[in-house]
Amino acid sequence: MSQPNFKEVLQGAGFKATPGRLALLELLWVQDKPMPVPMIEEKLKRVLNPVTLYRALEALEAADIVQRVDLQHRHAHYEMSKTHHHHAVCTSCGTVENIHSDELEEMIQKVGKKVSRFTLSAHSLELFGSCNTCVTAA
Amino acid sequence: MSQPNFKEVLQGAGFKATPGRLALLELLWVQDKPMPVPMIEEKLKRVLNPVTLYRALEALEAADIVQRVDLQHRHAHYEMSKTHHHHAVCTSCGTVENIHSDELEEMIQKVGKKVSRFTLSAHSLELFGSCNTCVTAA
DNA sequence: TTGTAATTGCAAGTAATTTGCGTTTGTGAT
DNA sequence: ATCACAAACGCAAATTACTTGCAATTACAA
Repeated sequence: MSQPNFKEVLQGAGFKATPGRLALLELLWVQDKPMPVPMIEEKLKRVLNPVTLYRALEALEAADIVQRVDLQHRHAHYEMSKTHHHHAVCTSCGTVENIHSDELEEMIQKVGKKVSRFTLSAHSLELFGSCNTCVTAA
Repeated sequence: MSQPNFKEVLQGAGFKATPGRLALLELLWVQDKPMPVPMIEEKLKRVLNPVTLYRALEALEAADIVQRVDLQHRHAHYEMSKTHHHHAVCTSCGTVENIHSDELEEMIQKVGKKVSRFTLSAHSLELFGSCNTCVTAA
């Protein structure tokens, strides 16, 4: 997928296309992995103050332009909302691989339907383990 | 399953059976759902100071007596370590249902094996949606 | 009963995130 | 172009969740 026009994305959702927000979307796009908020903060400190960053993430998440991801760290991660997928996280170095499986998605929907008195609208699946590099190093 | 002898559980893992820890295990046992730390804190404030609670949770998690669960809230949740399972969380009222499916577990293992250069050791799956009560109320 | 390491609680500290508020800026209307 | 106004901004301060240092206490094995 080629890089979207972020100005249009923002305006289409009723937001102003400010330099900070454009830089944020650009950053999340090129990263293509969930990024911890403090890292985003560090990378964007020239264009966006932390408070504004938090407010932007909140607004953009509500508009489903970005997504919050919980990777069992002390801080939240965010990534662009693209096609639905999951993550394989190395618990020693923190590296993340995006993963996807249609079979798995079907199974999750099926399990969700079996839960009584419950309407499934979203789910999160994170795999935790060790990447090759860390296993070898240990 | 009937309530275990928590004193034995603690001592068996090399811990002292202190009143605070016994109360903590008792509470998590009867709750049978992931509990947010601040709520545990509130319920146990008579027997366990917050600092001690955090230290107890850390120690008991390392010994796999309790488990930390991330439910996309600002705070961690903990539950007793019993048979592996997942959760269906109502995003409006926070109610949690425990869920389990062998088929699903197999599928997750299978997907995990397909991730290159990665050894799967754990995973978390949370379903988010609305419980009947909240759908009706809305 | 007693020694000792495990556990505790207070006081203080830190990291992530939020709120209040006055100022600036993007954008649609003139 | 420029104006008007809500959206977005940034500073300062507050809050929440959680951690650390250390001296006092306590469970429990000997």
